[in-house]
Amino acid sequence: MVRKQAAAGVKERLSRERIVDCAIALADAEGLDAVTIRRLAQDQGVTPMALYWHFKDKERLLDGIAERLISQAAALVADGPDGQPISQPDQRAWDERLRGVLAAILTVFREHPALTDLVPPRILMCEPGLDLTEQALGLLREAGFGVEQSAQLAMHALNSVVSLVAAEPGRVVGVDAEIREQRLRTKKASLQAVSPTRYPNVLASVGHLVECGSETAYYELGLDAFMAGVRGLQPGRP
Amino acid sequence: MVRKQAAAGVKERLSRERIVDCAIALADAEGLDAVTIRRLAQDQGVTPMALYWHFKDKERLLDGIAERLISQAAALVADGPDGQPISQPDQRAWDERLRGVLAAILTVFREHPALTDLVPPRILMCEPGLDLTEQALGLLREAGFGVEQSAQLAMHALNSVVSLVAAEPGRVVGVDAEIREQRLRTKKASLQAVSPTRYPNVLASVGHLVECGSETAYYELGLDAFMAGVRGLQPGRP
DNA sequence: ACCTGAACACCGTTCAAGT
DNA sequence: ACCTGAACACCGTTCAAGT
Repeated sequence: MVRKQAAAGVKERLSRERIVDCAIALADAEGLDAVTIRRLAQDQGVTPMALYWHFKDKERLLDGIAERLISQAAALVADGPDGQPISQPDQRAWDERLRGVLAAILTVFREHPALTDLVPPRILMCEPGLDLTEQALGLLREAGFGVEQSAQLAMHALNSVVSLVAAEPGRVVGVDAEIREQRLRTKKASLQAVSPTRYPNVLASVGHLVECGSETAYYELGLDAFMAGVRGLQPGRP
Repeated sequence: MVRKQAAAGVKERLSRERIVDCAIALADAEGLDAVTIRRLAQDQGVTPMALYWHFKDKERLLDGIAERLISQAAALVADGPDGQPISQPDQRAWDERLRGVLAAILTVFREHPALTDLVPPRILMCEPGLDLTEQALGLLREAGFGVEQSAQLAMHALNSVVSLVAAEPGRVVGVDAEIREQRLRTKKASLQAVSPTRYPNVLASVGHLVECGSETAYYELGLDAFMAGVRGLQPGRP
């Protein structure tokens, strides 16, 4: 539950940054559907139309949210996971470096699973998104892919990362723990009621379909699968 | 523009099937946002609450739409692309067969790009979805993957197909041709205005990022990339 | 420059009532 | 069984007005 900031006495001046902060916090807590012009205004102790001075319309606000996530990912790629700017040239092979870029994006997205879908259609609309794209394209070109395949694989990479996060087994956005648990139990039970002769493999997999044993293993497999796919298609290979 | 059926004199009895038909046609023409209880009622010449007799709420209607697409895909897999039921056992290798399943799903989804996002969270909620999942799991197990990896790869396969369709370069849902063209030109122009020293690879790729030269080649690459990834991870391989 | 107030055209949904 | 009517609590957005 996000409280009215006015009631909490935290009222401050509005700004694009504060609105985006608030929207992201709200989406993290209650899902993207809760991110509403009117709700955001309420949380900031302001009239809904106040937001229209800062953003032309809701679409632009969503653009702003996406840009925030993208620039966090770009910063992580530029600085490395330790926050130290990387100065010396990266000596690793193209595939290790590409995997690093995807892993950085993944790290940011995992903190905001309700918002990941906003990103792919907007990646080319802001500078940090262009930076990320430029790096991915450069690495794929270095690997020997043509311009067209590189472009398509770069976009596909972003989509893969997004759908990994959005489809993490057991994911339910915008409901709190108890209800979430209840829903998962229900889903599990209904799957276990399936015909064992017709759906033996589904039945054997119920546990893994409905919850994520090890998140680390899950995301490693996702990245590995994408990278193996790219490597498998690399031109001039056995 | 979808016309009021009442005005067209085509008024018939309501049913779950007719409502789903109507919703799919509407989404195809104007995008998912246009699919509204009130709008559907209007198009059928009926009061909005009439729909609530057939579906408990909007969520169930969306479930119904997803199930329709899923069952079309399952039928295509079962019958083959020619519509003839496949009787003799499939002799192909597991990877060719898996690719065939994905290609069938792809074929159905490409006709309804506005609706693909509905499917992944609902694939386990209906019989045809369980059929598709069972096949994918069986083939992955046959390939030597463990239960957990098979489950995760099967779901990832579905997400890949969906995002291939949703992110097809040049895709803009729910607007007619002229406006679509205009938007693409604008987007292309803004990308071409990017710094050539900072974003050389982006600049070289503008054409491919903003429009899809050959749809066939695009989708082939997408399926190839996924299948290469799975093959690359197959246990007990060089 | 930054925000408010009233108003408009939309949503999904409930509940009682009609046939 | 199948649909209507009125009502409620929400949306995004415009436009004129305040400070």
